[in-house]
Amino acid sequence: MTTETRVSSDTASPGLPEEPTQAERFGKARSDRSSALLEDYVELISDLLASQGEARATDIARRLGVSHATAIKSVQRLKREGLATARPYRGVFLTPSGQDLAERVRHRHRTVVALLVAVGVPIEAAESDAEGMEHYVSEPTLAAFDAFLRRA
Amino acid sequence: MTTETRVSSDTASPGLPEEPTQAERFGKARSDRSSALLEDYVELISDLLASQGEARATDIARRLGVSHATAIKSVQRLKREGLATARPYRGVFLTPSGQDLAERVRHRHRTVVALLVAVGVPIEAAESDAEGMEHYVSEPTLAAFDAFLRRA
DNA sequence: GTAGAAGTTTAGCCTAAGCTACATCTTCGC
DNA sequence: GCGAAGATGTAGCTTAGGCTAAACTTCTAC
Repeated sequence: MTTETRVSSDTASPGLPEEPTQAERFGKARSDRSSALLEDYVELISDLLASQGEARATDIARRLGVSHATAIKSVQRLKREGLATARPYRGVFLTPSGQDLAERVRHRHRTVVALLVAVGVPIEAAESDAEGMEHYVSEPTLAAFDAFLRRA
Repeated sequence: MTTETRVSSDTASPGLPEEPTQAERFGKARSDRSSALLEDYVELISDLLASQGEARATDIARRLGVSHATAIKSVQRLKREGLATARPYRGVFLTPSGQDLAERVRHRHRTVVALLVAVGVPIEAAESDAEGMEHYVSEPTLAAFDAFLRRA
């Protein structure tokens, strides 16, 4: 997605509570939303490579619950973004930056689940909700989660 | 590589961790993702109605940081889903089910922010991340958050 | 009471992410 | 080593959610 910073002229109006900030927050949420899919794919491919030794399109599709055509199309986007490589009829592999992303995503996922459990969320709900929530957890928030878990 | 343990029909295999469940989790995240936008709009419209007495397309667009055309298109989707009503060149209003949704979303938003702050997330990060995260918080998780906050 | 400004809607285009149906390649059985 | 089955890839359609540009309605100032 184009990052298109369309902030341009920002309001200097002093009286209004916090109008521009809200737009920025929504903008961040929107852009996070567009990277969420990529992150899911990268994490899953990394898992498959670790456990199966290879990541095939059909395996990815089955695990994600989508058609294989959709999985393939998404892998193409991953390639475009420089996160993965794939040669026809061979499996999918991660580039260094893809591996890096996978590692960060995996850590974040684990941390989010652990935090949810720590505040009393049942494990199944924690796993399930974390799948969506994790993509919106920023660095400061993640750091706070880690700190809380160390403390708890 | 000949090992290819084709799982085919499921669940009976005891060794495998959890393959079918993962697809369900992703499916849930996908469907949450599609309602996230609607929820944001409904919450914002409710805010505007409360503070301004009316919700105009341009106000919505400005607060969300999108073009007014996009806002109008989304409002049309809201109407299709039975959450809002709008007569041409008049403002947007919520149906009873829209108001109901707005109330639930608002409560969930406040709870998520409060929980984040309670575990040590800085307020700005909490506000910002909650905007994205809240849409993935299920009922059990929300209940756990409430319980934690009452305890803390 | 009308003209222009301001706000609203429509139209048309784009990309992402789903899908099904069809085409192609690999692999395995024989 | 060949043919069928199954995996992989391609094409074309759909919906959602962005955008800009142009058309239309309402409001306001004169």
